[in-house]
Amino acid sequence: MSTSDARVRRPRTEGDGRARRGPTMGDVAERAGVSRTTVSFVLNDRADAGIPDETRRRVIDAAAALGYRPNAGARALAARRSDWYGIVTEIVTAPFAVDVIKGAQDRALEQGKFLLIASSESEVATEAAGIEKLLEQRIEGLLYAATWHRAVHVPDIVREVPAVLVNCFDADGSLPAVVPDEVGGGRRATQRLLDAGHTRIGLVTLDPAIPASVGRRQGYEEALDAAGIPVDTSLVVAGDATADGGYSAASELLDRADRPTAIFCGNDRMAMGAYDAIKERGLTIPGDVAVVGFDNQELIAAYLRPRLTTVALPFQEMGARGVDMLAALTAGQSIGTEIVTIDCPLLERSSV
Amino acid sequence: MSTSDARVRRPRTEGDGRARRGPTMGDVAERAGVSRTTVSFVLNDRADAGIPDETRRRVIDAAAALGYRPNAGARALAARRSDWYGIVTEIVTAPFAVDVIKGAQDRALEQGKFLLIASSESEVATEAAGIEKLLEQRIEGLLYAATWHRAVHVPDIVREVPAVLVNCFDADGSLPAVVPDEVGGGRRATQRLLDAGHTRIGLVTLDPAIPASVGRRQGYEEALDAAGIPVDTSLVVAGDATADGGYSAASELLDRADRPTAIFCGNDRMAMGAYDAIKERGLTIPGDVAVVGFDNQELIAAYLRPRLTTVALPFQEMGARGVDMLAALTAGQSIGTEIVTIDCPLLERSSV
DNA sequence: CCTTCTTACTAACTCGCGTTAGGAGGGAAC
DNA sequence: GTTCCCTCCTAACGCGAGTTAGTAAGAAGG
Repeated sequence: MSTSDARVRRPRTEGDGRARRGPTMGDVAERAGVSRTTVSFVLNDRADAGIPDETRRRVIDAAAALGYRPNAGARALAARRSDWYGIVTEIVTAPFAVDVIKGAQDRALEQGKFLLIASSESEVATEAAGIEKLLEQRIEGLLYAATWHRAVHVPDIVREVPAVLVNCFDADGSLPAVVPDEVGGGRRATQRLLDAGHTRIGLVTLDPAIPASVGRRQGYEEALDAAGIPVDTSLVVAGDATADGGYSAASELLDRADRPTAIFCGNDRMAMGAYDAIKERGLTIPGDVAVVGFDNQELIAAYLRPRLTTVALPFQEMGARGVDMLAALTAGQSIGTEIVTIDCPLLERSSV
Repeated sequence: MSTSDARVRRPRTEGDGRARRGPTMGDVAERAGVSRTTVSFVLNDRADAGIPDETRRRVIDAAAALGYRPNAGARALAARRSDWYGIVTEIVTAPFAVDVIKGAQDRALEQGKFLLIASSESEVATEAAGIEKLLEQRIEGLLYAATWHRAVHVPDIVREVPAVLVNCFDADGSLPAVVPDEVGGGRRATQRLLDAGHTRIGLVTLDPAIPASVGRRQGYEEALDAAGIPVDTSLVVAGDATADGGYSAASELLDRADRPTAIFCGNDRMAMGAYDAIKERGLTIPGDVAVVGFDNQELIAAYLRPRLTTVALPFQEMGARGVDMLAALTAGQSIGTEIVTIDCPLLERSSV
């Protein structure tokens, strides 16, 4: 059997074989009576190719009639440009990681990019495998998002592609990052309590070793300073970031002779515990004690009674900004290792 | 300028041009001193090609030395098989959608598939655009997941590819689906209360029009029937699925002369409200009134005090099972329009 | 009528890889 | 010394697109 005999061209007619494949540009070209190149020019809107409207219309009609859908893989191969960004994050263990994804995906779509998501559930192996998979897809850039604001050591593989860290920053300081403005958030929360007339404001802190704790506390102190109120460190107690921790810490504050009239909790979970401590003592919120949380965990903040005034972490904005930085990076702009901070807005509800 | 002059082969040496691209199979072949075909055979583990271990090793070493990474797009193009599944879901508006993704992604990875995620935030346009994008990636199958168990009308485009519905079912009944076993869950929750000795068990239902409400109530009645306890419809009150709704409904039950000693709440949010109603009356949980929820919303169930005993929706299992069905579908097996139900386990904590 | 532009298109190559048909080389059987 | 078979490997296509260089046809200018 000669070579030419062997090369049987499978006809693209209806009633083809089993595995039906979608129409290709060739099919569109044939139907429109033009070459494949022309189809490519029309569908990619290449203005410099001088395709008259009449031809353009024929091509577009043919594509529509056939239900033509471009093959992203083939396009990426030929164009040497995938239009994909990737994001690695712990999606399940962190309910708000989805907000980062949402923000990033929306912004990516605006730019004609598609966001591939790899979930790494804190398992280093899964994470590495996920990133590897993303690189096999030839993503143009990578977003590496953490579930809580901290310094991270990213795996080396991350450095093989333009990357931006979200809600975390590189321990080596060699990668650009987007993080929440914890200080501003802490200041804003405290200011809200000051505005409501409180002067004895308790603070329940998180683990003092983490950036969130440091920043929020700094904001608290800055706000007090600005108001001319001396910081009373006995009003600052440490919790363990859970509802129970908040309960204990709040109890400690409430059982003082000169108990504070307001409590700024390091996060919403602790605020939840603080609520219990306050109610248990027959005190009312915000009448006797006002409460402000941090994180805006919807399920807690919106459903506590009364609804909790809290500071929101700007996850969506961070995701979107991350994509912007990625776009700048891949466009060849050097954005260095800048760390961008995003504002944390105060959400007023009924606990102040 | 002649054609042959124009075709300048860009050398693949180091110090190449700007846009560095990763090594290809050709590079690996060259380094290993074999043909590209051989490399392909080795890397794809084609046992029928009779490649001796020595050659195999040379290829693998060369690939490792060069840091070769296959190009997924090119591979999909040549193999006419993408190894990708897609999933569309409302990721942000539903905190538990991520569990479906997690379950599906893990199972997919086990099968050597990668899961592409498109988030459709209840916006029909976004959803359609997302699915369109997935189809452009030539996914082999699609998971369509809803945030709450219900009948859905899927967009026509879904039918262009093997698809399985997750946590919802086709209103036309023409697509396979995986849904939670609401009846079993309701039965299990009620049984737990019966086992604890309760006989007057209140039920706070959800909107009676939705499958979750119907199923859970049916389970409640089945369990009572099986225990020989007549169903007292005055113990069944409707809530509005929020904490406030649970508060009102529970209050109604608690203010009866013959108040129930246990309350089965249609979901955890309502249980949260019920807690408030119970505590407000100076009653204790579970001493005076036992409570069981449904949904296992971690933030609520695990942080309420006392911690809430509830029934979990098997999101991860549904996701995994959906992938299995997709695998069967794409393997050409006809699985019809079967609707598979997955057990909802009872999670015992401290409210019973 | 012949050149020179435009305008409107296309042939042919490329991207990185899977795959099929076949070929070179060596040993065993006749 | 053929012939035959195995073992090991490769040439050459094709997947579905983007892109470059070039050409045919008509219009404009001389």
